[in-house]
Amino acid sequence: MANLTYRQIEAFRAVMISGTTSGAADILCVSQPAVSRLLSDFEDTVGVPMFERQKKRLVPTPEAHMFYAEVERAFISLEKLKRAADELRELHRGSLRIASMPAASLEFVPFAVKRFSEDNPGVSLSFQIRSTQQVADLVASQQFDVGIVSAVPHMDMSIQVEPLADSRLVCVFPQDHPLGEKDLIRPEDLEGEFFISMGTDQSLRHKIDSVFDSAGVNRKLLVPESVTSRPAHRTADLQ
DNA sequence: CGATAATTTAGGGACAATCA
DNA sequence: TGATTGTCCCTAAATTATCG
Repeated sequence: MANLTYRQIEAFRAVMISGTTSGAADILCVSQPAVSRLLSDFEDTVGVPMFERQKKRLVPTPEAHMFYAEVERAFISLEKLKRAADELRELHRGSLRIASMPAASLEFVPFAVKRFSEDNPGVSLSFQIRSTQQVADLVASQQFDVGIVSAVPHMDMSIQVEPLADSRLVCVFPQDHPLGEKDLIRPEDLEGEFFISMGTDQSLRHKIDSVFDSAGVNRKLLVPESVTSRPAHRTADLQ
């Protein structure tokens, strides 16, 4: 018995997809007789009739449908191999995967990515926005190469930390708010005030909370979604 | 014995003719 | 219109022969 060849399986798959040898020929970019021959060889090799020859039509037998399911699984695996090869090729040329917290993802990181791409054409870049905790996890698990966060949530020996910049925390008020007169805000100034806080998944949230806790200050916490948008006109340093 | 050249073989393709 | 078959050609792989 002759060997089953990749080309024969390709022809079988193309016929199953298109329904005709002519259609299969278009898919495979060969002549229609070539497909007919391949299909015939394929059936001889398999030893089972895969199509009923009706007038102007090839009707797949139940065996053909069963075999086709296996073929599709195999082709999906082949696609995975192809993608793996593509990824290897990309890796050879160079690639950089960046994850960033939302706050840095609007201006800072896109600007840096743009400059990096201009200086390093040929290096493929992927950029995703995640919470600080997720960024740290993605870098720790080596799914990403670089992460931009406000603070590392917990010390992880698999992460190398480089300070990128210092930034100050500010309070934002409506224009007519009494505290807007001050240049410096202390925790006790916010006693009883409505306070729009970060999400609990943000490490900075916990740091801010601990500052107020140790000062014994109670704020009226609001989640961002519950606040109607009011333009903020005044900022002051939070210390 | 390993490298290279020459020959053989198998697979895949097109074209033309034919059938249903 | 679509499928099959016969024939021929091309190419790549496998095998064999030759040479240093």
